[in-house]
Amino acid sequence: MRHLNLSPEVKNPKSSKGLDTRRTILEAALEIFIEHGYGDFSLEKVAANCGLSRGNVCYYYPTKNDMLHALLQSVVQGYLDEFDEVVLDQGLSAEDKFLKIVEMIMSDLGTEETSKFFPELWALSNRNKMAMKEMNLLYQRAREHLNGLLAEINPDLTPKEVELIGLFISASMEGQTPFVGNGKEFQGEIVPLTRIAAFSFLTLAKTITTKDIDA
Amino acid sequence: MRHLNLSPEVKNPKSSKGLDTRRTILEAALEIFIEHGYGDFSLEKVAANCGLSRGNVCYYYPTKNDMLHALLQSVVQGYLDEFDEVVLDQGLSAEDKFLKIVEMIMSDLGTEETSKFFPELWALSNRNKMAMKEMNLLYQRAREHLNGLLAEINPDLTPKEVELIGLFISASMEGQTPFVGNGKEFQGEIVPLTRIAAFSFLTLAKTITTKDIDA
Amino acid sequence: MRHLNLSPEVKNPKSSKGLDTRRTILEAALEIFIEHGYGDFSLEKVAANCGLSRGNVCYYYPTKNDMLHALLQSVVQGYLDEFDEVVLDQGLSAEDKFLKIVEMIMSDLGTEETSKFFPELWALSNRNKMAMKEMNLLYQRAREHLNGLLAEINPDLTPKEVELIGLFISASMEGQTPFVGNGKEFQGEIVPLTRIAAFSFLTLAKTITTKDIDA
Amino acid sequence: MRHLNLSPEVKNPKSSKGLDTRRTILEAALEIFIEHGYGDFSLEKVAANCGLSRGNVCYYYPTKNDMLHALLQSVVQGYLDEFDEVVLDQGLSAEDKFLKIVEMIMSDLGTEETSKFFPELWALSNRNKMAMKEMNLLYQRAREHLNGLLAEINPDLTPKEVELIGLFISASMEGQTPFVGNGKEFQGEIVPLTRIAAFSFLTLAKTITTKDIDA
DNA sequence: AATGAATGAGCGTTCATTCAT
DNA sequence: TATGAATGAACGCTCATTCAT
Repeated sequence: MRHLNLSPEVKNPKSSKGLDTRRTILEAALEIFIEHGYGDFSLEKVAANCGLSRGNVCYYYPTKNDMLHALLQSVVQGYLDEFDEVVLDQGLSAEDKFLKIVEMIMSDLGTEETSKFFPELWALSNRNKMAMKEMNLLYQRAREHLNGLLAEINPDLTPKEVELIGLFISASMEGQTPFVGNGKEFQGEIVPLTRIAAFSFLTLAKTITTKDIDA
Repeated sequence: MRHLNLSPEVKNPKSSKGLDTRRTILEAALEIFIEHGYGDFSLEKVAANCGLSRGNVCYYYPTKNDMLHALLQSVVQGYLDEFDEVVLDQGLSAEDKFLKIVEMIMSDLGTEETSKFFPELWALSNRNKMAMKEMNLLYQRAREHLNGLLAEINPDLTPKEVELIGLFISASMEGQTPFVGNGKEFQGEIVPLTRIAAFSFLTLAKTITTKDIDA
Repeated sequence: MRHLNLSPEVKNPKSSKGLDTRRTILEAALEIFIEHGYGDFSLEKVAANCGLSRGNVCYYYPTKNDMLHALLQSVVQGYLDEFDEVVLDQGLSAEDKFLKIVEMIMSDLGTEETSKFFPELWALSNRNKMAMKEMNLLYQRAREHLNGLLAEINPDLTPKEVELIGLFISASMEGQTPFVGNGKEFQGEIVPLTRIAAFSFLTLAKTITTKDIDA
Repeated sequence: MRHLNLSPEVKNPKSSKGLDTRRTILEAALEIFIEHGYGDFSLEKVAANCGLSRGNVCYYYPTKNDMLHALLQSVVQGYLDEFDEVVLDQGLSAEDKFLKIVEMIMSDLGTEETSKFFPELWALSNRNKMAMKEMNLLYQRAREHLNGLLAEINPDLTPKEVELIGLFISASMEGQTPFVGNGKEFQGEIVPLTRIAAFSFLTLAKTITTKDIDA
């Protein structure tokens, strides 16, 4: 997980002091969200974690959902920044770029932060429309990159097929999260698992045909 | 998701009245857990949902974690029962059994219950050791079945390789949960996605070799 | 503190089984009373402490106050038994009997049981008439013995004076409880303190005159 | 019992409004503590007794023990203030000062407030370390004053002997509490009892020698 | 921009008591 | 005689939110 990017939240910063405080609050909020989960995420804990008064926290984020919104937005934006960098990397073949993304995602989901943040996000998205919107925004953009590369790797695939295969691949990687990495049963197996994933996804992309998908 | 199986919780039922009440409570608890998530899961809501007094609910489950434990145990046991049935199904080849399990899991995770229950479980397992234990129990047993079939499908794989591939496949399927099924972005795409998964997993199982996994 | 004597509670024991159960309950109750104080004294803890069901405990002692009553009665009766033994001890002078009682009381109040039981009783007697009655019964009987000896030691004292001096002496000894003995600031000073008390009380008894008391 | 002194609790009052509220809460708390005892002392009763919301009470005293601590501290401080005044009274002989303290303490323990507060404190000190610390602080300071006067009255006593005699005298006075004063068996006998106490303590102080204490 | 004060609701838990069996 | 089941109230505590300053 990268650093927070507050840009989607604050479009017209009125003062740099306020913006600093917003960043302070969101960083504290992310820590609490990751450490305690959303179920035990409270404005009080956030305020205590950044040394501000509860009143002041509520001044910037009048409701709990407002704060959650800003938090999710800035985390998502941090990832979007990261995606763009990879794709901009010239001189790599589509296949190499694809493998680089797979490696990037697989190694990220083994970190403690990510392995705690995303399951919370998935659970949250089932109860909270705003959370679902932010989550979809993130994964849509992630799949856009994957899909572009998949179409290059296997030009025979229709756009719809590319979309489904991209979804399958993206979701498959996310699905490793609860099982590998920090504190999990398969802590330490990320490297071979990444190789299996890379082999599996590339084979899939290169060999699947329309008749394998349609009944 | 199948019905609850309370057997792991109640080994020596003292009276049928009490056992009925336990079942009533757990069914109400599962509803609340699915509808509100663990974050808004409260003994009061459970009691209200089954028309019992909060005192009586606490008589059966003295702490919230006791109730959660019983709930997770009975859900997990329900799945374990289902697994056993599939494997007992004689007259199918290893490949057919494998495909049947993939279809079973993929179609289950599209239901509303499952698509809400499991993300909560994954999130919970990061904060609650008991939840992690129950979760691991469920997935270990699920992978045992998959692994046995993988070893039959590709006898060249070592046990360790089988284990990693089984994990990858199982986790890949789980990973579809936040994206397909009830209310999700790809609601309605379970069928083609299941075919992609089946193709991908079988191809992987049949074609991967040791050199693809080890660096 | 001596063992419990249930005789004042149970005058017509219907069956020896029931009487055993009563004793079991009261012994458990005394332990809880001493360990947790009356504030955290609950029928549930008592039941758990003697392995009986809450229902059965309530069968014998329908209300919490009933159980408290039985408990206080049997503790008080245990002390009364002890007092009688000392006084029956023939062949001692009044002064020696007096000193023996002082020593007995002073050494008792250093025990953990006593140093925890009596402050609870004093506090309780301020809110609970039954507790006050039992407490008064105990101390009245204790003073009766002291007063008889005081009248022998100083025959010039009027009965009223004897009563007041006996009260003063008895209360003075009780007053050491919160300060000496198990876990207290002056743990370990009971012996010299007993000698000071003995000297002080005997000197008082022998030298005080009417004009020292009346204005 | 004197008025509460909040000074040990609030060193840097942030606002006079908050300080007023703290005093209001503690006064209500003392009333409840005295009227109901610590066993039935609840934040809800305190809040109701001073017309504040439970939430606000918890804002000032986040835990029950925090409130108890503040309450005991301010009561103890009230007594310490009183002690200092007596000792500052010039122009009195040591013996007269001693008698004045005895009279002060004996008349105080006959009041309803005191006769209910202290037994609760003694009982509490057996379960609660903070309560024991506050209690010891109070009595240590009380004995310091007594001990200074005792050493003047009988210069032959060693410091250790003075300490033990001071303890004995102080504890003896406290011990009268459950028996005299408001609502007790010897309500109304405080005056003669005070004279007996004064006579007894002075005689003790003047006549006791080392051989009476050491075996 | 920031703080402290205040509220009211909800939570997990404990408990005394009652009752059917 | 004994048990398990059930209730309803209370408790300590946390929290999201509002508001005056």
